[in-house]
Amino acid sequence: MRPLYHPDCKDITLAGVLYALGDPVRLEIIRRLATEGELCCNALDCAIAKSTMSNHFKILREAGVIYSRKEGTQHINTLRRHDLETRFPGLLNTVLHSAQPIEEEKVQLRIVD
Amino acid sequence: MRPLYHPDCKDITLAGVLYALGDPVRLEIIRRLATEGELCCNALDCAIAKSTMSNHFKILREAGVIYSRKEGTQHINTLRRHDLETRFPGLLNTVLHSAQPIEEEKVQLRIVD
DNA sequence: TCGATTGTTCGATAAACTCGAATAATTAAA
DNA sequence: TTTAATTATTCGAGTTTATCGAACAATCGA
Repeated sequence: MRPLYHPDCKDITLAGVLYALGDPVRLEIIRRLATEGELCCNALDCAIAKSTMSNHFKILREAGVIYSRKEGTQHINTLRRHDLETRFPGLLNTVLHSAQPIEEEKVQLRIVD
Repeated sequence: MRPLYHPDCKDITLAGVLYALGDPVRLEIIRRLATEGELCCNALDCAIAKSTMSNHFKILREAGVIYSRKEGTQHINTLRRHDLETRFPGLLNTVLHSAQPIEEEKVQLRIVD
């Protein structure tokens, strides 16, 4: 089993983080992580292939936004709040406090309420 | 001459803005816009094809980050500060105040000092 | 051991990015 | 008023990235 790559704090780039956050599905993931603390990869009930969802978590992880650890069959993901705050003060909270997805975005996400 | 599309304030999405900002070249553009007020499309002295640069400005414009108006042969670009602040309070300033590009990013940008 | 659960990897298709060349629109010069 | 220069977009080709379903791998529980 290959260990999961996580960038060092100093290697986290602003463009990389913004790119990782610049997707409706990944934004929803980090909102859920912010409110619920941890999530495994199948926590979102939306009609997206699990291979695609796996890729979304990989992009967030490799950008330095989340930390993933393996527990049994699951991957537990958490926000790298402290590292992000150190590197880009205020950024994560500003994004999290920005407008919730409007209905149209939810439709694109195909979120099942 | 086709008029340039600019989204209404209400149609600016968080994911769209973050995606637009999630690129080193486009980040540099908005930093320069923030300090210099206005720019035309060839204002960055970096080794990027002008058609690519044109596309970067288009992405920023269609995401609602910048406003472009035509003056003679030039396109003058400005930040949509007020609209962004209305829609996502604090976001633009937080991004602008985040860490400056480190040397490695400058190399990727191929900025000519 | 067998099956269920959780994720990743692989191959194919579709979309987006980058580049250079060609084109369009405007201005300035001859 | 042609002609040339400036600024930027559009086009076509090649490369990269995203998405999907199917197959595979790892772990846990019965």
